[in-house]
Amino acid sequence: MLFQLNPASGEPLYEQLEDMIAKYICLGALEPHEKLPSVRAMAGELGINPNTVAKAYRFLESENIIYTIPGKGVFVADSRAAQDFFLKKSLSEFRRAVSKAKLAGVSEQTLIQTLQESLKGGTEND
Amino acid sequence: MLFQLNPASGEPLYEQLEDMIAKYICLGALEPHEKLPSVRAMAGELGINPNTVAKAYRFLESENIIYTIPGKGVFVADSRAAQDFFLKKSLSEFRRAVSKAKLAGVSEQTLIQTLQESLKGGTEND
DNA sequence: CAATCTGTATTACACAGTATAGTACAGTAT
DNA sequence: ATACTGTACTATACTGTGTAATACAGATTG
Repeated sequence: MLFQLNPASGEPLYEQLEDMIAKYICLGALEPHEKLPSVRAMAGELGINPNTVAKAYRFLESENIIYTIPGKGVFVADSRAAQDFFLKKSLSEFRRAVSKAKLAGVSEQTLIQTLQESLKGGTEND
Repeated sequence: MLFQLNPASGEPLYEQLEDMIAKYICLGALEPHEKLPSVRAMAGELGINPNTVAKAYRFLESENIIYTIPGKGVFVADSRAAQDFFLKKSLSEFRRAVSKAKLAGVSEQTLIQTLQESLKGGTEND
């Protein structure tokens, strides 16, 4: 499994790590009940501080995306939680974007057209 | 003209001020060539530091939304720049949200439905 | 001309969020 | 017993944001 962050992105490292792990679970690259690297091992692999990894793990556990067995480590939970996490997060962000666009005077037609273009175009932004 | 900010929103004050002024221009509450309060007057009205107002003014001028006459003050430019500002900003954010939702596995149908609900529902988030 | 206004610039300080460094602890595996 | 696990805590540092205070050049006004 390959883990990598972008320290220059402006997004906090712990948040990048949270998203990355949840994404890997969604994509099946991390399977349910699979063991994740220990806090220290993951920190070494990413070149960041163990505390930062611990913060991400704590959050993911609070979202039921991973679970902890004391003394053993952290493990991938059912993938549904990770999927729900992105679903909830992305739809919330989507609604916010729609509201802002509405305020800016963008028409429904323009939004739907932009929506379809973005879906076909792929993941590129701007 | 009524200017007011929300210090507890998490959004930087200078950014709130930028958006507010551009919004007022779009809505016609601020008309082209109308004079804006001076840096010090605006700061007094908002209860914030003049430097924060100056930062917002500098940005708005860089976006051609306002213009400066040295020694006289800052004035509202053509409203097209303010409209373009929100259009560009909101559509860019919208595309980003669509891409993220796509990655999260949200269907086009769900997005269009959410889009229409958000448009009818108004400005509320979450 | 003199006083007052304008935006701009600079320096210093304070605060919150983020990240690191180091240490310590209890639970589990071997 | 030793080594590993996540967790917890304190201290330090950096960045972005915001404030405070001061200074300056250009324009207006009396």
